[in-house]
Amino acid sequence: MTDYATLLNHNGLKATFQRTAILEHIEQHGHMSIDAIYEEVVKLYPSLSLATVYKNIILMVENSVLVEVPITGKKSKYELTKSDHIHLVCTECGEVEDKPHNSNADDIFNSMTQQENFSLSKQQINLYGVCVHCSNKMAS
Amino acid sequence: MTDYATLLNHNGLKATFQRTAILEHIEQHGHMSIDAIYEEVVKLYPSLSLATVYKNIILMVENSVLVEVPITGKKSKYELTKSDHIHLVCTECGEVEDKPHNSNADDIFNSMTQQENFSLSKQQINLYGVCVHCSNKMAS
DNA sequence: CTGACTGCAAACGTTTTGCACGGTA
DNA sequence: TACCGTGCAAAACGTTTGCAGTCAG
Repeated sequence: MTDYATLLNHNGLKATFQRTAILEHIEQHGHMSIDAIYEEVVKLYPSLSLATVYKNIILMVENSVLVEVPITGKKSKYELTKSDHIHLVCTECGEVEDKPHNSNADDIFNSMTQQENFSLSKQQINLYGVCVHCSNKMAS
Repeated sequence: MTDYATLLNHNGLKATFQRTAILEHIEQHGHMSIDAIYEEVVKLYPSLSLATVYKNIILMVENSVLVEVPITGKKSKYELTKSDHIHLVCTECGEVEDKPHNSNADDIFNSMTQQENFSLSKQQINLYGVCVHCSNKMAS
């Protein structure tokens, strides 16, 4: 359980309850779209405005508290900033699962980009397919 | 030089000059956003409608002629469907460069997803950083 | 010749903005 | 207390839709 207030302050942002609630929900779900965040958090704080969610997501991405995860054919989701990892994206239910990043793959990409004199700063690896739960449902 | 008319017909689409022109420009540039496609092709065919570009991009993605490349913080770009490869995305100029897909990395991702019983259908690997041209410009 | 495709303009949904008020540090 | 953040409503933007006319197969 992270201390979101400290996290926000350390990144130059005031800790409002709207922001901590947004972060709590994102951490609970792992990855959320802006709509989903609003729909969840507004249950808790009915006065919450959708514009506030937009403003805060943008701000928290700029300040490296959150990371955008763009997804083919869907709206972007957002996750807490954490160490490199891989996304398994289910094309049926839309859920995104994190997998630890493989250091072999890391080496491959590092040497590949060094050859090109491309100064690598961020990797984004999305693997699309059908998750266990959805393939089970489809079988029955 | 591909025969776009045949490509379209094989995928159940009529070969209008709007569509072949869109495909020609995408192949020339490698990766293009919808705006960029419209701006380029309308120079050639001033009667072209932006709605037509939207309709055709959607249709050609559905029919596997094109692939969407979603990019963090920017609008998606589109490329011709081709064999697996990696995208080097320059965070300065926005250009996307293709790199051949590494079979070692492929093996890693295949075994990783098999462990999870995740039936992998598509990989999307984007490496973000600064390309040679932009780092040269920044140095001077 | 016929169904598929285009261009136009209007409609739609999403995201952004400006401003007065309220809350954090 | 000063400034940053919020909520509201309106504006701006990107995308989609319906329809009448046109064209590829």
